[in-house]
Amino acid sequence: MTEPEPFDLRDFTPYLLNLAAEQSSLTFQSYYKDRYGMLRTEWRVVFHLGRYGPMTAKEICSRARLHKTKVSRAVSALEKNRFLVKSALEQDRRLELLKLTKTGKSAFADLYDAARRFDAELVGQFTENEREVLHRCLTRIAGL
Amino acid sequence: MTEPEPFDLRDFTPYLLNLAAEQSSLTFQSYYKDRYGMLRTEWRVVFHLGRYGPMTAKEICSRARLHKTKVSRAVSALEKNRFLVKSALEQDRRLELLKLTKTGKSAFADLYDAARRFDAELVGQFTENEREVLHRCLTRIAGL
DNA sequence: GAAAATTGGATGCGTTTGTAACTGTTTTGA
DNA sequence: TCAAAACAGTTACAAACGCATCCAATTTTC
Repeated sequence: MTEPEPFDLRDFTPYLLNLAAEQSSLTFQSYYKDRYGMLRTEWRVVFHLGRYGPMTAKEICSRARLHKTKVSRAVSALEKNRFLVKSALEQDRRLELLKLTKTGKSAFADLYDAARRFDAELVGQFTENEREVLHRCLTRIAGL
Repeated sequence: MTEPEPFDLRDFTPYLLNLAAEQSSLTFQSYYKDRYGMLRTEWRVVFHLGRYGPMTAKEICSRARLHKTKVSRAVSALEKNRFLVKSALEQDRRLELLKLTKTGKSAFADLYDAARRFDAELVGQFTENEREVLHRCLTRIAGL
């Protein structure tokens, strides 16, 4: 027989994940939104370029699991706001190499540090073991 | 001194939470979208009405932590598609009591069961202890 | 008991998003 | 070698969202 336990929305993992994701993202959002006027996708693009160096939009798409139109628009906005520059690649003129400008690098450094501190505080309320389990479960569910 | 450990986007909990949330939601989405043409907010409204009985839009807002415009639109769509009916309350004519129709109840029963099975499978890959830790951490982060 | 404030809910508007179609470039293969 | 397929990236369009505003009903307050 199927278990007759009550099943609440709060026991539904996708729902819980959504709430937790929204809550934590919302709190961190103020960093990149208020200080740099960035949207979430823009912040992610900046993170990738800052953390892993110049790359093409395509690479960001696959690394960050973002749709190409989202990346395209984020790149346009970041370019307009002088956080990055595009440069054509000689060997394949379909590709554009994206690089952070000085402004972009400085924003990244600031946000990177803020992200690290924010994360430390967020998971600081848990024990070492809990952190480990949480990270492992999330990674698995995310399919990474 | 601050720890010099490399900090990847995959170590950033809000990011991981987002990926995990998106991934799990995406998989479950086909249930309510393909079978009943519902959007996520609509499914959540149906869940609340089916699980906790008739209530007003306001109540759904606070229980489900949804913005009132989102709920208002979801309710309109569900009403149009005959999943629920509104009925005025005599004591306060601003309020409308929302009730699932027969169709709505049947959809709920189906989806509720699917959700339960989906969740069991999702967390089934983890140990009892991991499940417990995951649930506790997510609940805490979500602020429930 | 009437004006003002509050409340539940709907709606208009601008922004963000996903889907699909499009441009221009490179690769493929007959 | 050249037409077709594949590919990087952009854009047009429609759906969905958040915010502010609006409307009608109800409380509050003086």
